[in-house]
Amino acid sequence: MIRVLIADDEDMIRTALAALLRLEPDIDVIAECRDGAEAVEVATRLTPDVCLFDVEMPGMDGVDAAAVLRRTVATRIVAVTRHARPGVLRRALAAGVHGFMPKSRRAQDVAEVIRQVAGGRRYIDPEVAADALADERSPLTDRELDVLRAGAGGETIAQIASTLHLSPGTVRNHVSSILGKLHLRTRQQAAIEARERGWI
Amino acid sequence: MIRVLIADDEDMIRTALAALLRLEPDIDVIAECRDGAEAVEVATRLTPDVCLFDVEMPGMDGVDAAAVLRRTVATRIVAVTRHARPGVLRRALAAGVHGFMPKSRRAQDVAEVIRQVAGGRRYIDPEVAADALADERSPLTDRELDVLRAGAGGETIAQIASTLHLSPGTVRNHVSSILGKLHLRTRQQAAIEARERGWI
DNA sequence: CTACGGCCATGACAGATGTCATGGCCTCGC
DNA sequence: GCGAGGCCATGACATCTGTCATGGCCGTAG
Repeated sequence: MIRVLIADDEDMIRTALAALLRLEPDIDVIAECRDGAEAVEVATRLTPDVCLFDVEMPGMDGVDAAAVLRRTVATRIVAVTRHARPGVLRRALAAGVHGFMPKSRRAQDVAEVIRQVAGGRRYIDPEVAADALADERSPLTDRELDVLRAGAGGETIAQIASTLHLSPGTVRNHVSSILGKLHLRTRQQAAIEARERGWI
Repeated sequence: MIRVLIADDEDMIRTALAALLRLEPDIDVIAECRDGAEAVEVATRLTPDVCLFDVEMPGMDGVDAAAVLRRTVATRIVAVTRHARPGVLRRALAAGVHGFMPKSRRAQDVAEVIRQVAGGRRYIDPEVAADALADERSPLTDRELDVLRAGAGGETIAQIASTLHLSPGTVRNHVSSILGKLHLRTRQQAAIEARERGWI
């Protein structure tokens, strides 16, 4: 019997998956969690065979939770996400997940992936893997991504400078460099672009 | 037997809900669709008793599809959404939906809502209804919302002016008025705010 | 060592953006 | 009719933003 913990902040999808998995004869859903922190706490206590983590969760997200669990609990982790961008996959793999599948897959496939991962194998959705291999890395430097992140909410240059402890001029230089590399006109477009590509 | 059509662009949630509903003895899932246009086409052909529409779908969304079907096919419509903002509920009700529930509800509740709606009753999630009644309307005029929409992608004032066939000065005036009403500093923050409140 | 590139900063400049005052046009409610 | 308010526009102004040139500091690859 494969003992599974499910973490997803959206009740409808989490309860639906849990109900479906409970129909499988060899799978037992032993816990449902709403965010990464709760998942880490419960997984530490119950040591499930497989953790099924949604990547997008408030507070500590699924990848963060995977990174923590990886070093403390002998459990295998499947990351599921709505935004299956190459950047997300790379981040998940760096955190040590054993399975990765987008929510564009059918619910019926989840049980099979869980079995694979529980059996010691890895599973990466082939579509996403191909995208990740074809896709070039972000042309932006780490610091430029910091600037983009700090300004993603429509913040002012002055606010970005203050949160990053930089001079406004430096921030403007980073922004200018970003826009040049991305062939865009405004910070906001750059932030949208970066978000869509999974860079931030 | 209640004949149901499900439309949701995310395969995992759609197939999961379909599988669960098929377990119900009195519900028959007769079709699954990926977007609003497909849903309208199929519903017109099959005339299901109840349509379960996700609001967020590419192209024609669930509310648009409901508005079209409402006038052409004798079917009842349940709207489901991740973003259960008052604005979304109002828009859905204006389109003539019979049921409205957020995805923060459990999957098990969906069957019950479908039964209610199939039985001629209406169903509005009480939490969302309470929010909608408590929430005041947008303080922005229609034209100001147009400006916000046109600039939501980080567009330039000049681009907004061009898409709305206005002078740049007029656009700036609208923006200034918006920022004043919302106590914000930049267009982008206003766009984010408006999106979160379901105004655009 | 040297060259290169990332990172930080400054200063000057052009152009974009937001504020304000003002005025015309139109519709709606009184 | 008259006032209020939405809508459009202009012009002037202050500020913000993005560009560019320049230079210093640091770590790494050659």
